[in-house]
Amino acid sequence: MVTIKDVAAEAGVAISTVSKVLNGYEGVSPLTKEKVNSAVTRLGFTPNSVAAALSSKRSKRIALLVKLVVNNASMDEINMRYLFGAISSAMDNRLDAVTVFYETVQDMDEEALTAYLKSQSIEGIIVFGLNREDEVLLRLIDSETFKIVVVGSVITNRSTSSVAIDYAAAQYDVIMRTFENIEGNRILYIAGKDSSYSTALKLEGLRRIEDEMKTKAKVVYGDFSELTARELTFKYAEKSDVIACGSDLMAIGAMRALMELDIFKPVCGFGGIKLMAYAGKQMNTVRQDFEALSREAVKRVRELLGGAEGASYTMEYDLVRVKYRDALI
Amino acid sequence: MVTIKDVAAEAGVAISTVSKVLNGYEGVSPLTKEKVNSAVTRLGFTPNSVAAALSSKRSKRIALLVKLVVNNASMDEINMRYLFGAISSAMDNRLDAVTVFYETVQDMDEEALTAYLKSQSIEGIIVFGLNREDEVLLRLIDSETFKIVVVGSVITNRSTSSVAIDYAAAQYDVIMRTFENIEGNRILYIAGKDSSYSTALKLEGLRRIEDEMKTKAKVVYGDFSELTARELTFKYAEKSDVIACGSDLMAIGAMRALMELDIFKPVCGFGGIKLMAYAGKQMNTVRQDFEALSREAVKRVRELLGGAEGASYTMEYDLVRVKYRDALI
DNA sequence: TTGTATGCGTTATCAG
DNA sequence: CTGATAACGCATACAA
Repeated sequence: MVTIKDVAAEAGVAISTVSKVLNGYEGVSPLTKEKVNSAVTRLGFTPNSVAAALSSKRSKRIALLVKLVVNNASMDEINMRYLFGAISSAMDNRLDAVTVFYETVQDMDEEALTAYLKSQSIEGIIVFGLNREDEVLLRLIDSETFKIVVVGSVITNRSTSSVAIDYAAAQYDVIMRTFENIEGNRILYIAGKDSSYSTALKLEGLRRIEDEMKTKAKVVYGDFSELTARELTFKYAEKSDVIACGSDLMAIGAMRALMELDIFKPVCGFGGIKLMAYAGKQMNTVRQDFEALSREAVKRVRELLGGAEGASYTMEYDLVRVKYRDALI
Repeated sequence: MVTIKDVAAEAGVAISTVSKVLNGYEGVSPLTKEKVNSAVTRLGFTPNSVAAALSSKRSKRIALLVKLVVNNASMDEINMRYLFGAISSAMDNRLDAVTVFYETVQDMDEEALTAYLKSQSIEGIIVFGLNREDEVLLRLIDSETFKIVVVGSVITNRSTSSVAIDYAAAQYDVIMRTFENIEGNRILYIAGKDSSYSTALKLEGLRRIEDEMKTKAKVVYGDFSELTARELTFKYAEKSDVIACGSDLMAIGAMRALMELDIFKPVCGFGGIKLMAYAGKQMNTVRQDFEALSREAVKRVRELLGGAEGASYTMEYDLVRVKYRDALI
């Protein structure tokens, strides 16, 4: 292995000088800088990040906390996008990202989890899909032990930022869009779970519609499940003009139920996953750029690591109409 | 931060003794072992893996190389399973796993890729979904620079193992099963890609069927694409009694085409993903336990890291019949 | 069985 | 602007 020592010898300078050049510090003459750089390429030197981490006491290591959520294909798609965005962004930012599944740490208490993360030299965490039931994580956030960015929920403190779209506005927009060219004002709203932070925000958007349209929506909870949404649609579809769902997967369930009932009512989802196109009909939804959300999260965790205070960041979304053929590739 | 030094002081022993106890070495009296352990818990000591890696020159770090493959929902499901299996297994084996996407390293040449991996202190790699077109990776394998386990392809050398099911046998089995209670012996076989290592093996299984059934299958390539499989089915379905596909996604495409044509022919897929159940009809497929494959890969890479020679390992598979309702959860 | 001493490759402080 | 040199926390050969 070629080390910084070899580079120093080759360039005819001191080790500390090489280190300075490598890390882009001030106070190195262009000449020596050049000497060092050429030595680096000549020897094919690649810095040892382990030694750097030990010496600087900064690992630049972040954990990406995702939930597997078995039996939910839409989460697979979303998680892969999240991971891809975060990992490639981390690479660009010279951060070291490790993926951690909730499922593998869910049985730990806060102390054990902290110890585990510390033993891994983890300094920052990006949490995807946090909800109210994740008590240990919430306590971890409260403790401010790590720099944390929460994606998809709005929760901040001195060392915690959040990155999300404006759920209330998005929910409002997509339902409004779905009412275009539709008679009536009766809404069946199939919410996700009460434990999801976004659910309350989406309901806020619904409230605004209720106010504007002088109507009272029928709100039921579908647990983010296609099957439950399907059953709820069988039960309540008749008395509604539009069916709005808190997730795309539930929208698929609702759509399928309508097809089986052989009646047509406009349905809208929330998410913007590709999988939705499998439903077989057109429907409106809110498309989020999960990759961009994730990249933003990396950017923000880097800022936190750099000493910044936690803050809340809002990302853009699109309203889209997904068609069947979109899924065929 | 509490270090091994603090533990040594607390326990009243030397640093090296603590290290020995921590790493489970021989030659430590039960008494001192006990003293150390109690000091560890008393101080809440967690070893610093970075320092350990630097000192021992063994990072115990492996890379999980996955392909994002945009626009293919089935790969998302498979990759998430792979990652979950590998990451949780790595945790159990005290290995440090980092996820790397092909897409972020595909523009590197072998030298750059090696440098990148080395700078990350990566010693072993698990490659998911390797194919013939991944020239740089193939050269990396040839170089025997890293301990590598290839999942889903059979390719080995001194420092490379592979973990996969018996594709030929599985393909044979599932097609045979699909012929049960069916008249005729004409097969439309929609293969994946020629560049996929598993494709040749699956075709081997097909050959055996051709021999046994005294028939000659129509073999076409569907590029693992639902749409292409759909079009091929429109084109060739009429002259076949059974449609066998090299992947579940293509089987979905074939099934959809048949539904549109309003004719029934048995279809079989290959993979065993949940998503398949969205097709709307029943079909046979080969179910692989992706998580188990992945855990096995971690086990094997650990052996390689321990000095073992590369070898090929075969995993079990099931034949299953997937129903529509399976997707509704 | 236990302790001492050295080094892993880098960063960072402080003289020069 | 450049160069010694002391950490960083741990593993390990070697001495006791």
